[in-house]
Amino acid sequence: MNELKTTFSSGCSSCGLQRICFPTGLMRTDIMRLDSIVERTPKVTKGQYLYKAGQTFETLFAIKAGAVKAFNITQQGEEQILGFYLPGDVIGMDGLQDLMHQCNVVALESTTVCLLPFDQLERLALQIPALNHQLLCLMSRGLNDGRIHSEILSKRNADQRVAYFVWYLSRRFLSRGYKHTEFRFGVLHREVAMFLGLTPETFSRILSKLMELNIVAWRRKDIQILDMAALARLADEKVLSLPDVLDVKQA
Amino acid sequence: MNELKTTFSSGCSSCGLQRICFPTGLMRTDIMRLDSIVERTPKVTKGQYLYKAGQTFETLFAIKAGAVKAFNITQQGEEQILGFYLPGDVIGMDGLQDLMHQCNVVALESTTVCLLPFDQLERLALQIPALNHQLLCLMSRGLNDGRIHSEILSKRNADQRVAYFVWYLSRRFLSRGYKHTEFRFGVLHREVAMFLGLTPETFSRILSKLMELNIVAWRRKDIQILDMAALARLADEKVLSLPDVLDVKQA
DNA sequence: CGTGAGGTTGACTTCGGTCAACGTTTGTGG
DNA sequence: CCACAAACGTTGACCGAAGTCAACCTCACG
Repeated sequence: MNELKTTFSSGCSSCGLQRICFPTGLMRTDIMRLDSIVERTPKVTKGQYLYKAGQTFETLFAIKAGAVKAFNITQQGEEQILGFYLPGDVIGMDGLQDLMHQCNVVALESTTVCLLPFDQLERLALQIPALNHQLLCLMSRGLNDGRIHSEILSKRNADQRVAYFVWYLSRRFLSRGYKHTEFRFGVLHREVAMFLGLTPETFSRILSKLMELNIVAWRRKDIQILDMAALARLADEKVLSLPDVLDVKQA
Repeated sequence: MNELKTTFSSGCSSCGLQRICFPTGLMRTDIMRLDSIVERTPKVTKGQYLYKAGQTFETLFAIKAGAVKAFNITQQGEEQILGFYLPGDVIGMDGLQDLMHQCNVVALESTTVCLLPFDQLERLALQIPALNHQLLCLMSRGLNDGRIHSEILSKRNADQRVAYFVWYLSRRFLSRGYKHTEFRFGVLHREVAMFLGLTPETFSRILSKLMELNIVAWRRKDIQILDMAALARLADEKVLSLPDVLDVKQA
């Protein structure tokens, strides 16, 4: 499909590097040095790939604006969604192990990213201990995200998965300083369903229940959380907590 | 429960550090320096913890001999198995993100590990680029393992999961130079089932089928692979490929 | 030899998948 | 700017894979 054309224009300190710069607070001079190796791409349009499985690993990608999804195609041609990434996230580390990317990443909407050429980043990190530490932390976070995803898939029922996803999404928007009770998330229901190990039909049914119960309103790309407490309760609790809406009406 | 008593005795270059030393081949002097920060524990007995969720993150653990499992307890008190680790594996990176371990790791049998105090390792890695690179690769591998686990959980049916697990286990033994068609794996069926997102009953039923079909013999802790080709086929293929044994008899 | 944890097997239930029909939105070209 | 097509989403009826519950077996170990 449409590959990412890398028409570079450099410089982008406030770019998408929150995750790398802020947590431990690099020195201003360090940030400038980091800045100097960063390559900004003009814009990635919806449907463009940041990378594909099998491609040589060369750079990490820091997302500045927009959203992307990471996915794999299974041997049977099914799409397995691995995650959605928002501004501030850094991706691409999957490729380091074999110097070859292990999954595909595609823009869900118009997206801006910064390229972090890995060999340069690695060399710089050796000179800036805090930067190196941040890199390691970033990967540790990735490990833990995977752990949580596995937990969702192996221990929660469909209701809880959907509730958890909405709740988690809200948290992510919150942590980035966006409104967290009402936001836009430009991803197909099908994709969220796949991410959660569900079918689109099941996902749709559960969204309907959540809307009927006035907990969440998710129409097309617009998501509203009407009852955060109920949502959090659903996301965490074991037994299928969502009554069939039919039952609610009967009661 | 029984915590790991760290009665240190240092020195252990050939210890459990294959994953750190060998892939890129550190210099002999570098290995000696790495060696100097490694702390070997005398022995961890079955049931002892390497670490628990919530504990302060201080060291990585390289497994020299034996086997451990990583797991979490969900809010509902269920055990979620995250993985099994064998000699050569290095674990503990989950704790880096918050300087606090995110899961529990317990010995499945008598196990020998090396402690790699992380602050020292990190400092050393800054001086030995190849070591730093290995650390990053190690984490990349962890990310990819998580990805595969998610794929198992979200895309494969019970038959495929079990087949995949046996096949994968065999590969791991092979890659460590052990016999890979006949080996011992001291883990409860219950634990493997949980790892695969199944119940012990389902796991048992599928093992019975695999034994009836003369593909795998897994009694107690002893595993034999009788038909590797069939196993690999099962592990990879989409549709439920295992006929009910009853059907086989009827045919 | 008895006990208890682990494993197996069967009968039954159920959650979520499948299939199919029908809405609804989006986007494109006449 | 409208019309139409195609992709996306929703809903219902049905089905089946795996979970649950319960009984029983067996093996390791004191």
